[in-house]
Amino acid sequence: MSHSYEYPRAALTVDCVVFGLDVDDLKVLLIQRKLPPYQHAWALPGGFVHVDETLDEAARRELAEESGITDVYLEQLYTFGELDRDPRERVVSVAYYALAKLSDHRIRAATDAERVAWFALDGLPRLAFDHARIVEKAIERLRGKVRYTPIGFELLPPRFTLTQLQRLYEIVLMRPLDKRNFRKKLLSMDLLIETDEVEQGVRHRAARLYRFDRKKYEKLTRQGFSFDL
Amino acid sequence: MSHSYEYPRAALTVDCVVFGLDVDDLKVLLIQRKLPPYQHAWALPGGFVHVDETLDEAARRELAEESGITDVYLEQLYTFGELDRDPRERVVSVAYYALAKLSDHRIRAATDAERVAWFALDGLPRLAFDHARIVEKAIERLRGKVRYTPIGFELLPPRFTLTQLQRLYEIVLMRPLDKRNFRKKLLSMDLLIETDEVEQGVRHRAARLYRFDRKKYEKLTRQGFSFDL
DNA sequence: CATCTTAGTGTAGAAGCTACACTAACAAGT
DNA sequence: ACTTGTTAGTGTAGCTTCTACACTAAGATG
Repeated sequence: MSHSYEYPRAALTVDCVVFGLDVDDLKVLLIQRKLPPYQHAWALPGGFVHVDETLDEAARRELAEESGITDVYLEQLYTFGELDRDPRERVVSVAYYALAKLSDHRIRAATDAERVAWFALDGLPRLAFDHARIVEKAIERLRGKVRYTPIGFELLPPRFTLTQLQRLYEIVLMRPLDKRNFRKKLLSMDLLIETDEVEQGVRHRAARLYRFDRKKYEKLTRQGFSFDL
Repeated sequence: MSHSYEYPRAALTVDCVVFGLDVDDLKVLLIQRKLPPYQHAWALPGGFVHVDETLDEAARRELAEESGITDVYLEQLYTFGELDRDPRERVVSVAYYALAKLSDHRIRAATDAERVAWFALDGLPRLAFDHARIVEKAIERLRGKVRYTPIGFELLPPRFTLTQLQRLYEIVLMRPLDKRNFRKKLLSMDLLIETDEVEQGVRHRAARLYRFDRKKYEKLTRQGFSFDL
């Protein structure tokens, strides 16, 4: 079936930068393209927006289809509309970024992907299209946003140690933080709930596990509080 | 002439939220629609993206065509892709926001606009489409961004008094600021150049005029400095 | 019981933030 | 020339927050 319009139209796609936190670096999920253009090149998961789905829906659908990832924190990043982004025709792409708990996801290649894999940020392969730029922008955004919203918790399991949390910030912000000052600051916000559990399976003193109190955060936010690392 | 595609495609538009600073409030530029849908309703300037222009180009073109405004600070805001935004068909809109120096622009209605006018933020008429939401989002962004980038200067003439600058921040942030503390802070950043001129035509002691040192700001930024009000 | 590794804790000095009020300059009107 | 009205321009003290920094305690392992 064919659809015609009076004026030519750009094709509309979504692309997702999925971040995952590994032991000591931040990773990005890439797929290897099965089809041209950029056949066999690594690229961001993404694809065409259907005419009957919203942009957010399209992003989640493509993520699930191409990599098997679901239930992530997902947020729109930026829309890329340069003329020559895609060699085939004019394609405008709405980019998203997502934060996933690495351990949660058994990734698997599907549809247009030959393979799927996590890559450390400082070891990315050459990417298809303008995807390198999109990743750049996503990192910038994550770095900015992590400081004034509690978005970072999306990268950790529901229960985490303060050391894990500190590590997360050190990795994202790319600078060391002082242990005592970090703990003081976070605990003083009063948004972490101390659980009665400790981490398991470590061969040293086990650290206490905490949860992030999202309810309280939302309440305080409505009262004008603002998270600030 | 007609263009056909294998799958149906959303139409792509841009919409612009243009802010201008008036004596004591922030204004938004609106146009009154000449044509249906929402005929005669007030709406954001905007329109369809041509297949051979980038999104930024489309935004500037529409702004110029519909309101006569050129040479403004323009930045992409967010892309709106709900299914029922437009009663005619699926339309995805890339929203921009712009900062204009009110005095600079002789606005004029053209093309699809019956009229063009500035409206105070707290006196907006009912808007066409989901434009009220877009304006909301733009305000949020402006409020956030004004604090950690020197974007506010885009709303002032090239030479301004410290009182004008303070007024700007008070208006955007919607809270009073302390005169002495404000001046101390801004001058201590060392990004304002004191000119040898003073304001004209006031019937009281004239205040000194300053310029924003963009060059220096960019240099400091590269060295890791970050503007913070 | 010795060893290894990370958890968990306090303080002093520096820097930055807040609150606050008066004099100086200039223009306009008498 | 002087009075009036209006805004410009300026410093400080107290409080809060940030920074830098090192040792003991807990628990696991052999």
